[in-house]
Amino acid sequence: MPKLTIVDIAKLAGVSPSTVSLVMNKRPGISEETRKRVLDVIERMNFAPSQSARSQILKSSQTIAVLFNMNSHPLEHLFQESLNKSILRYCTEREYNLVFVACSFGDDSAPVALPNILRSRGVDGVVSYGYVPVSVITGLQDLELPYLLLDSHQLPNHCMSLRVDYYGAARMAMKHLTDNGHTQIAYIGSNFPPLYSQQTFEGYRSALEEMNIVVPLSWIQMQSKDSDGEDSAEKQMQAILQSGAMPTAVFCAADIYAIGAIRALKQAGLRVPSDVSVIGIDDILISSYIDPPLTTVRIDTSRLANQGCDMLFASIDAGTPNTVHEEFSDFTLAVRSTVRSLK
Amino acid sequence: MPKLTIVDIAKLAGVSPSTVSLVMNKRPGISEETRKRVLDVIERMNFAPSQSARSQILKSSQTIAVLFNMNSHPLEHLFQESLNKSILRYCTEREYNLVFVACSFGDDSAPVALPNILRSRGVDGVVSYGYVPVSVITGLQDLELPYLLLDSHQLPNHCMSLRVDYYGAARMAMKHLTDNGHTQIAYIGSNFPPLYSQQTFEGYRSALEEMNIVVPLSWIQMQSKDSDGEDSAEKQMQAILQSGAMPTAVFCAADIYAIGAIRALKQAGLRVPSDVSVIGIDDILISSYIDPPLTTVRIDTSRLANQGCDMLFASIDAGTPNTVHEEFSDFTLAVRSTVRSLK
DNA sequence: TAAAAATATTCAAACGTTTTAATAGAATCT
DNA sequence: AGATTCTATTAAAACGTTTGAATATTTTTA
Repeated sequence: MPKLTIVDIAKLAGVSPSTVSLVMNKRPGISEETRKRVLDVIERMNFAPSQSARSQILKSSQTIAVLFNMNSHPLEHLFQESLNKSILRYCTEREYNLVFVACSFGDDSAPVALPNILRSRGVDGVVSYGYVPVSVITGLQDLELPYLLLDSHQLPNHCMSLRVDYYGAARMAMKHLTDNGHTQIAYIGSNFPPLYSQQTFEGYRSALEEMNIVVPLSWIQMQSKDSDGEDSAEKQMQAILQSGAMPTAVFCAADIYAIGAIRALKQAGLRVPSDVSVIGIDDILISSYIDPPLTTVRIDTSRLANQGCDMLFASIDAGTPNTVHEEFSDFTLAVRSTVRSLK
Repeated sequence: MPKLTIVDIAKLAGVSPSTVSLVMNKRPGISEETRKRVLDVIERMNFAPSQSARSQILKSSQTIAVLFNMNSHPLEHLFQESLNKSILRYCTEREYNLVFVACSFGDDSAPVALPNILRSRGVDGVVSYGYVPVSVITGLQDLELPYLLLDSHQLPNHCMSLRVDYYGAARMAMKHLTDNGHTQIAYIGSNFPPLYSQQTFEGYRSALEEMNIVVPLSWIQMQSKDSDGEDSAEKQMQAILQSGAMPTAVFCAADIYAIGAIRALKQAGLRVPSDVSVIGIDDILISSYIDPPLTTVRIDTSRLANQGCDMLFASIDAGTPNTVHEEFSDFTLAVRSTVRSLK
C-alpha cells in the first residue's frame, strides 16, 4: 500500500497540509475543533510522519550517537552496557533515538576515522565512554556537535565531560578497609589512563599517609597501558604474594582487577577473606556472582547516565556545543564477602 | 559554517549535482577523469551527503532496529548483549546503522504499542530477541518490514525466525553427563516459553529413555512463566535435595539456572562437582567467572548473529518481507569444572 | 561525410515535511 | 460604519538528495 503522507491526512480532515503539520507539532493558533478533527484522522489512519522529511528541514534527526569501542575486554563492556541501558531509557523518554556506532579505538597515535554517519546522519549529540583517543575528540570538535565524554578518563578540552570521582571512590574503599582494622593494604591498579590511575592511587596513598602507614613498594602494582586487566591483575597479585611480606588486604582500582586478584589468591591456596581481604571499585554485574561475592564501591550507573544525559540535552536544547565539566560522586558501599574485619 | 551540500561539491568540481550523485553512488557512465576529480573534491572537503535527503528518495534509511526488552533480568541481557555486538559489527560492515528501541514486553495479553520510530524512521529491517508478545509480531507484520526473530522461542507465523536447536543442545549436555558415567540426573528448566521448554526437556527425557534410566519425578523441576530464573532455580535445587533421593548430576536448561543451582548446592554444604555435577546451556559471559567455572554447552553468539543477519539482509536486498525459518545448531562443549567423571 | 549509435553529462521533477508570509474572516475599537 | 487588531487557515518556498528523460559530445557505422 502507498505510504500515507501528510497531504493524505490533510485531505481526509478537510484542511491544508500546513494545518496538519501545525497540529502535529502542537503549535498554537489552531482552533480546538480542527485540532481534534485532525488528530482523529491521524489516530484512525495510524499515521506517522516521515522522519527523514522532518530532519531535512529541522536539521535535527532526533538521534544520539553512542560510540562503541569494539576493541575492549568483555568485562570492560559490562560497565558500559549498564550505562547504555540507562541512556536508552532517558533518550526514549525524550523521543530521541539511539544509534550505536562501532569504533575501533586503537592507540592514541593512530587517528581514528570517524564513521561518516556522524556527519551524514545529522545526529544531535554524541556520547562516548571511558578513554577516547584524542583524534576522536578533535574530530568531533570539528563537527561542532554536543559531545559528552561519560565516565571520562581524561581531561578533555573542547567537549563536555562527566568524570567519576575515582579519588573519592578509592577513599571510600580504603576507609572500609581501615575501618575494619586493615593497615597492611596492597594496591592493584594501572598507570593508564593517567587521570584515572592518578586518582585511584592518590586515594590509596593519601589514606595510608593520613594513618601513618607505610607499606613495601612491591605491594604497589601498576598495570601498564596495554596489559589485559583481568589476567594482569592475577600476575600482579602473584607478584605481591612473592614479595615476602604479606598484606591483609588488597585494594583494587577496579572490579576487573579484583577478579584477577581473587583468582590468584585462590590458586595460591589462600582464602578470601580469611587470609586476605579484597575490595574493588565499580560493582559490575559479575561482581556479585563470583565467589566470594565481591565487596566493592558501587558506582550508580543509572544516575551517572542520567546526569550525563542532563548535560548532553542541556547542550542540545541550547542548540550549541558546550564544554561543561562535571564530576560524579554518587557512591555506595556494596558490602559483600571479600572483606574481613580484623577487630 | 554552512553545511556543505552536493551542489557545493558540484561547483568546486565543475560539474552538475547529478554527476556528483552518480559518482558517489558508483553508477556507471561517468568518465574516469571526472570521477576522479569529483572524488578528489569530496575527499578534500570531507563531504558527507545528507542521509535524510537520501532516505527520502530511496525510501530506505539504511537502518536496522533492534527491539530491546527493558523488563528482563540482567543476566538474560547477557546473551542478548553478546548478540548485539555481533549484529553491530555485521551492520557496520554493510554500512547500515543500528538503532535500539526500548520496549516493555509484559505479558502476552496486553498489546504492546510499537514505538513510532519503526514507521516514521523508515527502518529497513527489525530484529528482536527471544520470546516476543504476539501483539508485537502482528504489529510488525502490518508494517510489511523484514523482521527477524533471533534466538526465537516461539513458532512465528509471518516473519523470519532463527531458532536455536535447544533439543540438540540439551542432547549434547546430556551426552557429556552420561559419557562421564552419570545416570542419576535431575532437570532444572522452565515451562515457558513452551517451545524452548519442550525442546530442552525432550532432550533430557529422550537421553534418559535411550539409556533406560528412570528418575524420581521430584527431580524434574519446571519454573513457571513469571518466576525469576536465577532465584527460582535456587529453590528448585533445594526441592530436589529435599526429595530424599540424591542425583549425581543436574542438567540445567540455561546457565542462569545453573548459577542458581550451584548457589543452592553450596548453601546446602555440598561441593560442585565432587558431590553433585552441574551443566548448563548458553555459555553466557558470567559462566566462566563463577566458582567453580561452569561446564556448559556454548552457543556461538557470533555465528548465530551472522546467520541471522544473513537472513535479514537477504530479505532486505530482495526488497520484500520473508518468512524463512532456520535452525541454528553450532554448539561446542565448554568443558570447565562443574562436571566430575564417575568412571 | 552524414547518419546512427554509444557515451558522458545535465535538467528538472520528485521525495514529504516545516515555516514564513499572505489571506480571509471575526472581533474590537473609535 | 470604517479602521484596526486578532485569530485561523493556507499557499508556496525550502531542505538536499536521486533519477528518468533530455541534451551534448564522441565514436562507430554505412
